[in-house]
Amino acid sequence: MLSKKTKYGIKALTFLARQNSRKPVQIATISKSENISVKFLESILLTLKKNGILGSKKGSGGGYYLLKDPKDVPMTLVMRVLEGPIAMVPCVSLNYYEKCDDCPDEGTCAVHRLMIQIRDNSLKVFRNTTLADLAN
Amino acid sequence: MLSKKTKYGIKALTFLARQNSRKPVQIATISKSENISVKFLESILLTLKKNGILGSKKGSGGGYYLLKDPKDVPMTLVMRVLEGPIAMVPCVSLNYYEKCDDCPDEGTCAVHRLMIQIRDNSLKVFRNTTLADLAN
DNA sequence: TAGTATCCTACTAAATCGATAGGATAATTA
DNA sequence: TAATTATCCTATCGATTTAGTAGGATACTA
Repeated sequence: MLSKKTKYGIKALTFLARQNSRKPVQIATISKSENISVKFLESILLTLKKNGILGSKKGSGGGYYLLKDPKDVPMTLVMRVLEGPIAMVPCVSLNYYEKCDDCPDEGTCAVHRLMIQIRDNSLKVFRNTTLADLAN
Repeated sequence: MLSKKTKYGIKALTFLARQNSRKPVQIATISKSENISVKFLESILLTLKKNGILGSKKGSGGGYYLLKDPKDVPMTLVMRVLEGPIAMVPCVSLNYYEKCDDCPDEGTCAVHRLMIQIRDNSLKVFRNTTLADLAN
């Protein structure tokens, strides 16, 4: 299951990408438009900021804004920041590889073989999709 | 993340598929070979049985066995039984569709659009992979 | 009828999820 | 400079899920 954090994060980013200008947008504005709890959204936007996807400005007229052009924000980045590794098991993860302690041989492991295919296909989708594609 | 339940379930099924005969195999045997807690495995095999994938026999010489030829067991079935819906959000699920209460229009929803692609690709993999493929 | 192995229910510790609370900090405006 | 605004940050919390464990009931075999 996709976490609400990721779901809301993607919605918020798309909302920002659909904006005409790149002026800061307040949390409250996004929250209202996308039906997301203000406080929860706040924490999500904060992690997006900490990971270099969003910029922010404090005070009156402040808010969050995209740091890059939507077409330069691949969904691989967004997914990794919000949801974590794209792979369903650590032993097939490109960026967070970890050996399974119960599995003596990855070469003969059925789960490993199956999940590599899933990872490759998901990766293809996320790599080929940018924020611009989602914003339409 | 793939749950251990699903991971162990796939491993157990593959173990059974690799067996020469279709004679019942005891939980303890699979447990030892695949490094899975006996009790946890027990509950997994039970749900696989309840969902028509495995058969069982009680008493001495008993155990679990595949009900169908491995090549007739698609991974879609296994995944749905063990892990649940293949889609990452209910609003793109084929078998367990549910409308998001926060989302006014699926047509313009970025998450919806993205997750349909992921679902389609995962579905393709799971449909085209049978237990026989994993057992080699 | 003793032994074996599945069947079934209930319980639990730990982790994660989806928030919420409340104050600190920084920028703007009057 | 003082008030206002809006992000920043830490901490907490209830509910749910996960990954098991315990222990007895049932059914089959020898």
